[in-house]
Amino acid sequence: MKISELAERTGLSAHTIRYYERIGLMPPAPRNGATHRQYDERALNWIEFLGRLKTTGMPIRQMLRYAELRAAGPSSNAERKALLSEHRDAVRQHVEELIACLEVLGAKIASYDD
Amino acid sequence: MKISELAERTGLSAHTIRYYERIGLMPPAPRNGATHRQYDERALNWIEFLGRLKTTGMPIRQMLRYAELRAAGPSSNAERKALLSEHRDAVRQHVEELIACLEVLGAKIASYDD
DNA sequence: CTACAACTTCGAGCGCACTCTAAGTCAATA
DNA sequence: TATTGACTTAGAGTGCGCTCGAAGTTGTAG
Repeated sequence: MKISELAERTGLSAHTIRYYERIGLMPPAPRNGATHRQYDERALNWIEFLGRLKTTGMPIRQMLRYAELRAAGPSSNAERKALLSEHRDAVRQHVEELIACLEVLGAKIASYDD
Repeated sequence: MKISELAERTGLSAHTIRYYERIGLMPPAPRNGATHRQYDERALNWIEFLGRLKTTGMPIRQMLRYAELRAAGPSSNAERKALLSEHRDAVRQHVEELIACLEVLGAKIASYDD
């Protein structure tokens, strides 16, 4: 598929997809006749996974590290797993924090009923 | 207390506290002899509450709106409550999203054990 | 009274993550 | 073949939330 279709299917803009490639988040896309980028389902899956990382607050720096490991092949599996595990711990902690804030928020909201 | 103590107790920098005042997030602090800012516990509580809003992802714009309503007095209670309720809904939704991402993350992590 | 750390204002600078513009090239359709 | 719309690059611009620096003033300890 072309970049416009990938953009539509991921919800990103074509600009952003090129930006991701530029900074190394996406592998250089193969070209249709040395010019236009051609994408497959793998690219779609990758962007969707990046989206999860982003939603969960991972900074681009760290995604970049993960992308590098991915590009390095299966020998980096252990490190990739470690990276994701650490991130998961951070996300879990953040969720706990949010839930605690929801308590406070709920109390505040209830206090307006006095 | 002076700004340095408030900074220490809130974890913000004095720079940031002045910035908050500048943009209207904090009410103008009373001065000790027309110069140095003097804070009380209420200021501390307010900053801590702002911290909850920030942790839960509220943009400064919206905090500003809330701060304005607060400054307007009790007549704004209904609107304040509505604002916080909406925010709470958004936070709850975000937590759901994070939990869904944790599932995906967990699956990915497990997949490295093959 | 002097020294000096902590305060003051104003405005510039920064890091992040895009987002957009300009100017040009290419591919598919009529 | 001509048009037209989507693609290309490089680089500048944006919005957010601080963060810092410079230059000057003030309050307190010795």
